[in-house]
Amino acid sequence: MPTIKDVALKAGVSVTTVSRVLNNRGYLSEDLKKKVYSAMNDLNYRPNELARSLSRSKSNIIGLIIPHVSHPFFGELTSHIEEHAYRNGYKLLLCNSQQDKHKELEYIDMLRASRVDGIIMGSHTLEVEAYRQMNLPLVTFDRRISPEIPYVCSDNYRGGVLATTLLINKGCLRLAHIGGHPELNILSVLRSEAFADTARQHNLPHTLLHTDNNSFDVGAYERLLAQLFNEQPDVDGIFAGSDLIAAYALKACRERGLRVPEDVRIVGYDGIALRSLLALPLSTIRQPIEEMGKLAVDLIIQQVHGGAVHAEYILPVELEEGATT
Amino acid sequence: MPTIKDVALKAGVSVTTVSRVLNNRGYLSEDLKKKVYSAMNDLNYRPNELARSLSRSKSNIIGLIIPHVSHPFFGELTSHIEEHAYRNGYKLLLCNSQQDKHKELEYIDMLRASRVDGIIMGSHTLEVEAYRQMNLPLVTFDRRISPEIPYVCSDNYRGGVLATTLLINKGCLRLAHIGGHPELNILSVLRSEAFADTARQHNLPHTLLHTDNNSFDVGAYERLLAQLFNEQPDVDGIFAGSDLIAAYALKACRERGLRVPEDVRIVGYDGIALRSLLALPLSTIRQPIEEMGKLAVDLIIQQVHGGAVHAEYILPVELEEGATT
DNA sequence: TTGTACGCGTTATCAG
DNA sequence: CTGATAACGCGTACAA
Repeated sequence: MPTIKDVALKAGVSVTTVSRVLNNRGYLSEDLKKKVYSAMNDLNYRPNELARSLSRSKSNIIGLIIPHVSHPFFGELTSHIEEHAYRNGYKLLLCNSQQDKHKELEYIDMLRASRVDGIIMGSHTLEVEAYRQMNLPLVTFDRRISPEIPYVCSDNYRGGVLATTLLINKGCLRLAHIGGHPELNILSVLRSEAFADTARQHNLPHTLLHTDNNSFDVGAYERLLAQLFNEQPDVDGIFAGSDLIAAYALKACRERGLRVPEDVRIVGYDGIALRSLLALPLSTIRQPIEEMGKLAVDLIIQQVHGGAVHAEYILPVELEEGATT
Repeated sequence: MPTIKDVALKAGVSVTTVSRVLNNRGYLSEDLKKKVYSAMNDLNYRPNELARSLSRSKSNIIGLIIPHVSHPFFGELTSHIEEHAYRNGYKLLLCNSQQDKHKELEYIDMLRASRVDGIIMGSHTLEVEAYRQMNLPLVTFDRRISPEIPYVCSDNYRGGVLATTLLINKGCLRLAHIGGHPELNILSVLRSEAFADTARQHNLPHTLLHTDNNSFDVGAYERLLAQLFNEQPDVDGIFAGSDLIAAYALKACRERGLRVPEDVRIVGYDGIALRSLLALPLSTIRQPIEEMGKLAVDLIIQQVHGGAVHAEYILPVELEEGATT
């Protein structure tokens, strides 16, 4: 691979001049530019980003840690993050923590060693301290860590209220909620709280179920649903903590011969594209996934540039009624 | 951030020694190791991977270019690739080409500039020459470029035969296939060919439809299905080129009041996890997605180490019957 | 306006 | 067995 030296030699100038042309620094005669550019072209030269990064101590890489890219919500989120990062000249280093403490820790280490300019955390298995200690631009999704670390989330509580209210307005009397693990002060727990609050306000009996370890284990979803229909066979309104869970709920109903929405109404959360492909278009609380992804990237970039950022960014949700309610 | 110099100073040795400890080169007294390690620990030192990469001219980064991570098949594939790369000490730079020629080209440039050790290409919008020219370990999915560039694919033709035969054995008489764009000598076109061949062998009328530009535009899928049911209202067997297309086909049938599998039978291709969440568990031709991802990574690594690789790696498919046939 | 020389953090090649 | 020192490729004060 040709280096800046080769280009300088071929163009008959010094490396400094080539570097200047490359970075558009100072005044350069058109003539000179042409000469240098043509030399670069002839050699098919590309500046070595590793050397650049080392020299500027800035890698233009953003690290992204999420539980699973194969999870539709994170897949869509990742897609938008990548797109927006790319538009801003950043590359994306992808890490799937699989909700594994050890892996997440190793990934953080790896990203720091790679001198990424910032990390977007969509996975949170570690204690607050672990995140506070690393001295790096950070953004989290749905997790409050410290006032210095901004988080992006949808209006979880309002989403929970909207979903639950919808079920109630439709006449559901025996409600249930299935959500993720309510530990590690993940803000998505607000969805569950809103559910419980709203049900209570209407004096309606309600059941709360959640996975053990927030592992996105689909088997766990099926077990929870089995448990639900076993303990509460007369449930008539389910608010699922994610569209994926809702999809399993819908499937579970159909397998048990329960009609949706006549016997059981279901509403999900996320607004993933695949919601329209289920047996019935899913009613859901739509998060602005694209906007959230863009915002996360912007917040990293702002911090990189030394700009100040707020502590929280709560984006609005939208109730989108499909055919399951 | 502390450097190797700081560690050397703190441990009272030279940078060379620290580097040796870091890389386990030569003989080192236990005493010395302890001293150096504790210094590293005290300073929370992490070697700068950028500097390492520059020095060794090896970045331990693999670039992955795919159309969309949000597409479930690529999401799963990416997940396995990342996992396997990680296990082998490689990082993954994610690029979504969105099937855009310009973007794909820019990404290739960016990856070369970043001195990635190799590129896994799941997107193919460019001409053969573009790929041949870059002097880098490469692996493609489903695309034959040149004898030097290995490709990984499932047994597309056999998959197509299995799917079509299944439909025929079930008694379907008017077959249709919806696939991706049959250009750019993508090997997945073999699925379509196998469909046509098999139908012809059985003297069955059959229709072939495909998207215009291989853009994974879901709107295009819906339009194609509308066209299909418009032109061939009596179709009773659909072989979809992907599970996603099959999902749309299933949806289209239901919207038109056609019963599956009684009126129309559907079989997909890929074997994505989400196939079980549809109105009916989808019958499909399962690709060994995990194995394909692992193999792609291995092939990059082998090339990095200067090892020889074969030109083609065709992995077996498996018919998995759900409830749509 | 252009070029020389040093620094970015590591690894590797030499001597000692 | 350990320690200077020169690369790795580029950016940039500083000097010319």
